[in-house]
Amino acid sequence: MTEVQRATIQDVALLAGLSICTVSRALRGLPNVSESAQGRVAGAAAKLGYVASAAASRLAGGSTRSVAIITPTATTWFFAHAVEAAEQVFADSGLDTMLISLRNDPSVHSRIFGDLPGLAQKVDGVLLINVELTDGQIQALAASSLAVASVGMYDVPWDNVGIDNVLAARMATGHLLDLGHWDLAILCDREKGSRSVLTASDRLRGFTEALTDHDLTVDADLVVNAPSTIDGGRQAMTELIENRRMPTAVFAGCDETAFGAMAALREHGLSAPKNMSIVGLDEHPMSDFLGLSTVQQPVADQGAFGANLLVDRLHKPDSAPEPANHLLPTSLLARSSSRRRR
Amino acid sequence: MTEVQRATIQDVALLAGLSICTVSRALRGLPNVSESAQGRVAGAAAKLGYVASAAASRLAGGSTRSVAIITPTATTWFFAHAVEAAEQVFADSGLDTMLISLRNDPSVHSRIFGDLPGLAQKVDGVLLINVELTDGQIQALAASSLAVASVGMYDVPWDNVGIDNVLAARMATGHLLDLGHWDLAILCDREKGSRSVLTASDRLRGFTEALTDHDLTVDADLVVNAPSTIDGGRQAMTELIENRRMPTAVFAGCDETAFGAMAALREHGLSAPKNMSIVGLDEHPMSDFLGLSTVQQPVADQGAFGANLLVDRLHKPDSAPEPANHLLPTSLLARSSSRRRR
DNA sequence: CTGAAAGCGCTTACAG
DNA sequence: CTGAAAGCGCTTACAG
Repeated sequence: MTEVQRATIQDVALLAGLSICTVSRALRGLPNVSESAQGRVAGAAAKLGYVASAAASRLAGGSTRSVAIITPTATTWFFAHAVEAAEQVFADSGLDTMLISLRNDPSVHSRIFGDLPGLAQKVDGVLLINVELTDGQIQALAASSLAVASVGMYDVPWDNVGIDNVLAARMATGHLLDLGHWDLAILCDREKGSRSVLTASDRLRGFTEALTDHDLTVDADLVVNAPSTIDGGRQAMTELIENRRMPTAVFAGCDETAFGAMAALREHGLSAPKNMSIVGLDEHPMSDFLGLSTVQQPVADQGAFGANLLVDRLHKPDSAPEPANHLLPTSLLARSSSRRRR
Repeated sequence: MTEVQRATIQDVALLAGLSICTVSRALRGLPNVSESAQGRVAGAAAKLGYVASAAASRLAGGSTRSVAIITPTATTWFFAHAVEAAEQVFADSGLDTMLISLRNDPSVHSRIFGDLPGLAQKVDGVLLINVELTDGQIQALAASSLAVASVGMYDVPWDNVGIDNVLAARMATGHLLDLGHWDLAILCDREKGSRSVLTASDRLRGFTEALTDHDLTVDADLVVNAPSTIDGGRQAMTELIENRRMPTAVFAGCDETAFGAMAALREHGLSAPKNMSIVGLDEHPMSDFLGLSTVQQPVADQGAFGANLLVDRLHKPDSAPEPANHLLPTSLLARSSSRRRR
């Protein structure tokens, strides 16, 4: 259990019979290193189990070999899975992952985005997951030394991956319309007004478009704000039942919201699809059991895809192809929570 | 959007009219700094928005101002909530959080615990959540320069917080016994043989003790291994129904396992409590909706408590009181998934 | 292709 | 109580 001294670049240089700067270059794959030097350095480093000191290389202007995942929350189904999938990609790429959960706390948000130089001092890049940003914050991030990629964001000057939320919502709503429903409600989270995250807005838009296609209009009374949690869904459905009016079908913005809605129905002596058809969006592992019709979206895939986008940018910072937006596919899963209107 | 140069300790020293080493001491609250110096430094630092360079202070032998959370997974209910609660405590203490999910991957596990000096180079301390460790790994960790605290671990030479799993399991099992059941099964994860995590073993022990108290014995055929996930519970219940035999009641090691068990019952045309009473352990947000009887355990509280334990150790590394083990309370919540034996 | 030198921004003994 | 000096382990120009 003797505290073994870590090998330094000096040790590697000594063993390889070269100077530390040649070693440094060789290790980082920089040009102007002979084959022989390259080989000797690699051998010496391997033999000593050398790993560069993150602190030293960072201080000297190099990289931190770490990235940050910034997420609105780490607890709900979507975010927990996206975060873990991204962390796996980073770990496999030799990057450490710093976790920053905004927790819906504006003070945390501004602490982070108000001190980008501070963040840049700790990590080489950030993966943003559905983070609401002002135009100023977007520009500041893009102008910073940080590499950036994101999941589920809109119109951002960096690589992004997500799903087509308008389409997904149209699929869910279309499913209800196909079953003969025409009096529809939507339970959906509401963005605080940022342009960078339009998940909920797009789902509302898809809902609206689907209705319009059928020459129907949206009843404002049936558009209920619902945080994307079980409790959010429960409260929204309760609001609908007690203070608005009952539609024959409802599209819940995400499966957890749908679960809460089903719970509220039960609390009022009602159930789906008997008194109301329900369709969600996610394909949460409980949805099958609960018979929830839903639109499946890839979750771990989005997290991993986003992480890879960031890793790629980190590896080739100069050769910058245009930032791209990637959309992953979704699909409808009809189950027992929705049925033909009687 | 000009790239503002961060203030360095030099800037603060200049503004305060002191040397950088006095500034360094003052900033870190070290002794031998006059009141006046203390004040001038604080003022200058505040005025410049000075934050010490993590890399530089780390390299010079100081702290990293960051900690790691090591968890078996970041996706299941318990771990996701414990991780987020801990991250919040760390963030509020000015510490950065590195997330390391072991993902049930032995190679990740050995990569981490096989290179403690590497870890210690990046963080000041680690919070372990139900991490299976060998005696050698426990000793190596304790002997390392890392501060350590944990959640849900056993017989470890550092501060820990958890629940009394034997008691919790006795409560769950006792509830079924009180309802007149005497033919009981248990669906529970099985530890890989480590002494550091006995969550499942203790739950099995509590189950066994409760039966023994009633002069009953455990039927080995009714002890089914079940990973703590929905799918794990589904498979375990399917195994029970198809290849073992049907008891009148079952204790599921955690709520997600219970959900899966309920799903498997349904797939076989059965349901709880009609064909079988079920009780879980957790109090997952879906449990109420599904009518699952369960034993509630605090989750965010355990994560936050563990994080505070680590923060305390970090703040006073010398004055080392004996490592303590804290147990948080649990309570029974009887719902409709369990009923009196007919 | 390779190396000597300076410097990144701190902390740690060591003097005073 | 305070400061000058050395050094942590790298990377970055700059010479050769």
